[in-house]
Amino acid sequence: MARTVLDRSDAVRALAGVFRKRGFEGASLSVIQQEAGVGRGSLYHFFPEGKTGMAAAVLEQVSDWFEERIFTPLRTAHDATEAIEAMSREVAQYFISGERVCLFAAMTLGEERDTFADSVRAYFTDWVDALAVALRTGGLSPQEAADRALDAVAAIQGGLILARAYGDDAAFLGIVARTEQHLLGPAR
Amino acid sequence: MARTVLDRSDAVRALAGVFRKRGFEGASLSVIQQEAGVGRGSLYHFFPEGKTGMAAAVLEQVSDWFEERIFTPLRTAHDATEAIEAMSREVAQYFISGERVCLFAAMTLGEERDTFADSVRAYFTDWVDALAVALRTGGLSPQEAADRALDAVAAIQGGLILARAYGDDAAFLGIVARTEQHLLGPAR
DNA sequence: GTCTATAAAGCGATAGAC
DNA sequence: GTCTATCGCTTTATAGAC
Repeated sequence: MARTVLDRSDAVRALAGVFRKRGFEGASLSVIQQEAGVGRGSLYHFFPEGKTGMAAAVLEQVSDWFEERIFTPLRTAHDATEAIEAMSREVAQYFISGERVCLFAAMTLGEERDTFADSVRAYFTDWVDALAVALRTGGLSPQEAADRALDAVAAIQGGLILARAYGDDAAFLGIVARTEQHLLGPAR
Repeated sequence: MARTVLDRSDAVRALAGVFRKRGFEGASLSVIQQEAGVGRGSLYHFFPEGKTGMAAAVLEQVSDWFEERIFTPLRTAHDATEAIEAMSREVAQYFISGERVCLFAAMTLGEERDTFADSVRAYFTDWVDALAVALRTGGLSPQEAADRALDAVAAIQGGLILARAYGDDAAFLGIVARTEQHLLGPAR
């Protein structure tokens, strides 16, 4: 009988995959046990708050990833164009290799909506605000930067829905590419 | 004891509200019974296929609504500008008065993804294609029309996610307005 | 067409051995 | 830190009276 000893971050990584694939309510403890290869005992040892704690840990890990790879680079960029191109690249790769699911967006539907409402709002405002900072660095007015940032995040999120609906990434990649062009386009 | 006799379309309407508010898996039979005011007996009388049949009926009703109010007008428009303005108006009103949820988009997440994959794909391709027809009528090239149509549907869907995340409609309405401007903008 | 009672299965969570 | 057995509850679905 195989018996593997994990640490918490291994468990979080495995959980993220299951939640993305099955959704929060679709990922039952039995399913998690099988697909993530983490037993009930370990799960409740690492996450005493139960399934809600598991979701919170996964969301926090996603949030940290975006903060490090997307938001901070956007906020601190000297070259706005380069930072925005990097965002497109990173985001496309991240979502395509992650079942085309944004877990924060998924949390705006379903039962645990209220539980995670604050962190969901923070994720999206952080993204939009960081992108707006980069656009202002690139010479756009505050209003134009805020509008384009909001539109871009919406386009990416909507693109993910279409990617799942169509069962392929072509439409999503086209949307990301044109969104980048729109972000980098001349001020009006 | 109040006892109300309904027909099937009354039940479908009531179900749609519950599914939008609680999600498919969040809407348990007990919840549906209470919030929709339709008893278990009636539910299984109208929908012998059970909960899956209830969801299918709701999706079909939504699909019919879009076909009549959005897709057909776009396809048959003589004045493309007018048809696109009408789409913006109708769509904004529809989603704001419907918990900011697109049930077809919701079906791209969760357990019953596969069950409704075909009708979900059809909904989005019908929308994108109908919008592209209107844009070609308005003088755009087929490629430009297809791209703008796809971007617009993605923007609206992403806008709904942001509306739910922010808990208000301002961002969504801004996105819809700017999407309309982009659709009506000059050919490049 | 609607009601209530109930069956069978699955759920999240816990206890206690190892 | 991991395991298994089990509790108590809810789930979808059905049966049968009205």
